[in-house]
This record gives sequence, C-alpha cells and structure tokens, in this order.
Amino acid sequence: MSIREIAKMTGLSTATVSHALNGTRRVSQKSLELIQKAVEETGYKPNFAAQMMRTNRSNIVAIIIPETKPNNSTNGFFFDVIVGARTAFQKAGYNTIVATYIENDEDSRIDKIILLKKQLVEGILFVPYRRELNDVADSAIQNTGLPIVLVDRRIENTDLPMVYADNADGVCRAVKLLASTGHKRIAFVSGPTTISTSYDRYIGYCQALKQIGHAYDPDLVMLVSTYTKEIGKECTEKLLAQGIDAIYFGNDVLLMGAMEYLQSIHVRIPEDIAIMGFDDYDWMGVTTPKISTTYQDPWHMGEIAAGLLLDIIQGKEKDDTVIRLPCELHLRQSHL
Amino acid sequence: MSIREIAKMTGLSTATVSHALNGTRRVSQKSLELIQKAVEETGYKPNFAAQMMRTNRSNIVAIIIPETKPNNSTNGFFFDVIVGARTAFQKAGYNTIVATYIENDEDSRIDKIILLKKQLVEGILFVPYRRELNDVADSAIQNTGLPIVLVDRRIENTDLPMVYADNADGVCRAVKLLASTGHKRIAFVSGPTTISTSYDRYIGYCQALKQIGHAYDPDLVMLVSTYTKEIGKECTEKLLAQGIDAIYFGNDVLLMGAMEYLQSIHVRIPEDIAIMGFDDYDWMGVTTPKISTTYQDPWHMGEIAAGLLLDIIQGKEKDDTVIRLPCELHLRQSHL
DNA sequence: TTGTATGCGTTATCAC
DNA sequence: GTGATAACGCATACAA
Repeated sequence: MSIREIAKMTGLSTATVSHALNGTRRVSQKSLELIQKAVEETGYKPNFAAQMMRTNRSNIVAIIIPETKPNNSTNGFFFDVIVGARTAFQKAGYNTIVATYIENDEDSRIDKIILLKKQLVEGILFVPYRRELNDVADSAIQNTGLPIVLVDRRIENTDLPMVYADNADGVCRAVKLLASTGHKRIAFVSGPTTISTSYDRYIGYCQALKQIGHAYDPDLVMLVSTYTKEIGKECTEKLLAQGIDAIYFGNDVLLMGAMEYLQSIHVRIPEDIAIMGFDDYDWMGVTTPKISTTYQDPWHMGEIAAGLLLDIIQGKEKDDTVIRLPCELHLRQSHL
Repeated sequence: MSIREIAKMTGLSTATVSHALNGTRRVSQKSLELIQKAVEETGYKPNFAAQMMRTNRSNIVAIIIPETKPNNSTNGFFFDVIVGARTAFQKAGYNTIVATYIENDEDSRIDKIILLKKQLVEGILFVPYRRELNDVADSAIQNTGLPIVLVDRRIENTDLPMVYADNADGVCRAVKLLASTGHKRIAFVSGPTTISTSYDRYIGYCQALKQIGHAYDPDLVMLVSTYTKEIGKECTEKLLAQGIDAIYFGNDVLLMGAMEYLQSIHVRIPEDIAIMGFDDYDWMGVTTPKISTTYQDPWHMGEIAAGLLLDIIQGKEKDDTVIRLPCELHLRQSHL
C-alpha cells in the first residue's frame, strides 16, 4: 500500500499524490478529492522509514534519564520532567523517545542505547550521572554528534547547554532559615558529591554556614550514595550522638527513614530536632508534623529544557546556553 | 558515510560489508579486519531509516500511558510499569518509545500519536482510559493493526490480550480484614467506575460486604473522578456524618486528604476511624499511624506485559491471553 | 496543474 | 568467499 498504488488508483502521478498529502504544492480540488477517497479506502499510511530516509528528518527527540528502584520518589520526579518536556515537544510537532539507564550499573551504559547510534533522533535531553565528564557521558555525547541539552544535573567543564535548578541557593536559604529559628547545630544528610545536584546542595549548606557564622563540622555531614530509609535512619542515629538540633535532608527517602526513626524513639519534630527536605511531595503535608522543603518544579524544568533543545535544533539558540531555575521554600512545620 | 563508502575504502562490495556488519554470512578474516578498520576510521553508523525500510522491522515498541498532574503518585506508579517493561524489552533487543495522553483531555487523544500511524513501532503496550471500548481506544487499536497488549486497565468485550492486577480480590480481602478487626460501617472512597481498576476495586468492596453479611449502603460509597487532597477531605467530611468506623481508599491522594483532615479535627486513626489504601508508597510508613494497603507490583506488571507483547509479536503466544496478577496485603497499623 | 525520473542507504537474491 | 544489482517507499528537481 504505497504512494504508487494511490497514484495508480487515481490515475495521477506519485508526485501529485505526494504533494497533495503533504500540502507542498497546489493540487486541483478534483485530484485532491480523488486522492482523499483512495487513501480512505485503502487505509494508506505513509511509510515512516521511507520518509525519514528521504528527508533525513525524524521529528523524534530522545530524553535519557536515570531510573531507580521501583517505588522511589525520584522516579516520580523524573516522570514529571518527562511529561513537561514531552508536552513542549509535542507542541512543536516532535515525538519523544524515553530511554533510561540504571545509575551505577555498567551494563546499562548510555552507549548501549542503540537508537542514538542510528541517527533516529534529532536531539537529546540528557540527565547525566556524574558531575565530572566521564566515559559514559562522553560516549553518549561525542558519539552522536547530536544537539544535546543537559537537564537537572550539570556536567562540569563542558560547553554543553543545560537547564537545572539552583540547588545551592535553595539549600542555602533553607539552612539559613533553620538558623534564624534558633538552631545552632545543623546537620546535613544528602547524596554523593559526584552528582551535581547533591554537590550543589552540599555547597549551599556550606555557604549558609559561612554566612551565618557557624563553624563547619565534618561530623555533622553525611553524604551517602544509596537512598533508602535504612540509611536515613543510620545517619540520624549517628548524628543524634553529636548533639544536633536540626537536619537538612537533600533526599526525601533519607528524610523518611529519619522521621520513622525519630518517631520510633520519641524524639519530637521540630521541638527536639528540626527537619527540612528537598523537593515537595503530597505526602509531606500528611506527616506529623508537616514537612518544610526546598522546592523545584520538575514539569517546568522539562518544559524549559525541551524549548532550549528545540531552539538549538532549529539554530535559533546558541548551543552553550545555561539556564538556572530558582527554587522556592515551601514552609510548613518541621523547620520551626 | 554510507556502506558504499566503506566498500570503496576496503575494495570490497557493499554486500560483503553488509554481511560482515550483520554477521549474516561468512567473511574472510582479512576482509573483516579491513572493514572494522574502515568503520573505526570513518565513524560509520548504519542508517536506521534505510535499514528499517529494507527490512520492515524497527525493533521498537511503544508504551502508551495516561499522564496526570505533576507530583501525583500515579505518575510514579506508571513510571515503574514503564521501567519494568523497558527492561524486558531491552533484554529482547527492543527499544521502547513512551507516549502519554492526558486523561479526559480530547486534545491529547491517542489517535494523535503520530508514530503509531507511521508503522514505526512493532507493537504497543497500552493503558486505556475507559473500561468500555470507546472511540479513543478504538482508533488507537483499530487504526494501527499492530499487536497490542493492555496493561493495568482492562477494556471489556474485547479479545485483546491484557495484563492487570486482581484489584477486586485485593480490595475484597482488605475490606474483609477491616470487618474482622471489628469494624461495622466500612465506607469506600475511590475513582469512577468508568476506569476498570476503579470499577474492580468497587466490585471487590461489594463482594466483601456480601461475604461478611454487611448491607450495602450507598451513602457509604463515594466515587470521584478527580484525585486531590481537597476531594479526599470533602468525602471524609460527608462520611463522618454517616457514623462510619472505617474507610477503604482506592486512591492514595484521596487517602492523604482524608488523613490530613482527620488529623486536623483530632479524629484518631485507627481508634476512631480505621483506614486502608491501595498501592504502597514509602511515605505510608512515615505517617502516624503507618498505613495498611493493598499492594500491586507495577514493575512486575510492566515486565509481564512486555513479555506477553514480545511473545505475540513473535507469534509464540495467542493474541487473546489474559494475565491477572495477585495483589498482596501490606499490613501496618491504620487498619486495626 | 501535473508528470517523469532519480536517489536516499540498506538488505538480499542471484550469480560467480 | 565475494560481487553486481534490484528493490524497499518516498520526496523532489526538472520538465511539460
């Protein structure tokens, strides 16, 4: 069921049919109707592969994100990024392919993503793993030669365009707030500094300490690479021994573990230990007390990043644009 | 940078190069090395569109799911389904395209998903909207002529293959449990019966009542079509006037709204009102009290569905297979 | 307003 | 073990 058959059926040429279908040159009303009828009857669908080969365009972009274990809120965060991006792409007539890689898993390395190698996509939205340029990111970036926009997580020492939240400022303001409500020994529990978001949150914590005149105490800082409740509990256990009165959590699962633990040993929040987190999920309003956090908008981030990628694909924007989105403080009760 | 150039460089024919690259017929060691070197030097990548046109195969499948507002746990659920499916597809050498549609939004109807019309994908994993066969699903299903497997939500009166959780049984057992711990007036708050999962949960509730000899009271049932905390609160407010002592929630956001409200008016859980929910999220262990739920495994569901689709694509499985996955009860404190 | 003819890059058939 | 070449379905330059 090719364009040729439609041509034969209508007694027209393939050129006329093609033009009629794509609206790329004038076609008489009569021919148009003939063609439409034939298409209707045969259920003809243009062959995507042929079109793509001929035009060298696919109208497809890819978004590559890390995947975590099931039931992890990080997945929900990235889903919202995807949906925000996808919405923007669809408005521009682009389709989106979602690919995921497993953090820390060599077997799921980016360069295995076959589609990218095959010139199927016209551009890539990429959430990298490490802050430093490493081989995984390298291969994805250099082997494709495609327009790329980094999302959520930065890579240092590159000219790649990127869109990310101002994690440092968001945490800095939160920690200063904890200090302003009278807390003297503020601990920090978060992810590894190899990931830019975790790194920036750590930097924000340090900046805040400096600005409020607190000394930096390494015993109050725990940077872990696995986000489980159990780890959150263990960190909290150790920190309690340090005589702290507040903890800032750079990850919400660690925060959950801490809350569960504190509740189990009847340490009151925020009276005994104040708590703040990052990101904002519905459940943070259901706990006792409700949790105060630093918020970033994943949907918006995806949308902005998609727009930037589209602009770069279409040559409308420089390919080293950096967009830093502000964070908001969502204040409830746990920080008081 | 085509296969022809590699042929020219090596002094071989395109046939030999193609076969060497695909391992589809014996090639001398010498030629092989020559070709590998040329590929290395030129950075040659096979053209996906050309391959696809020639072979009529893309090794791509699509998964179509509904998207909800940002920060909704439903998104996290479907993400896990995606990841489970994607993992299975990747193992089989297939790539996955993720497409989303907005529930209730005419503008995002399935038939707008261009990729499906263009014979890009070889099969579709589909989470439909309504229980009844309607035009949206219709167009997606009938227009493509592709192998399709329904996931999570059923469509009635079709022979389509599907994979879904036994929502009815999961809820039935939960409600009977609530009765067994002494609750006499058990209310039910969930989604609209137009969606199969909500419908089945409702059926499960009704079955349980019958089995335990409770009368069905329409005043104790609230089926809403919007999942917000506010709605959850409103439902709870009305139900409290009915003198209930337990509520089963078919949706976790509604449950959150209820908990927030009950806490705010100092109604104790579970002493005054027992509560159970559906799905299991980490935060359900952090609230006071911890929440008991009916659990389904989204990752597993995606994996099973992907396997079924692959089997159907490869003709190894009948195209009307139905797989119903059991639910588990995750018991904590809110149901006591 | 329409038609003819070419080539995109690959695979696969047939012949050697 | 290898090569020449047709064909996949489309868009488009050129011609009428």
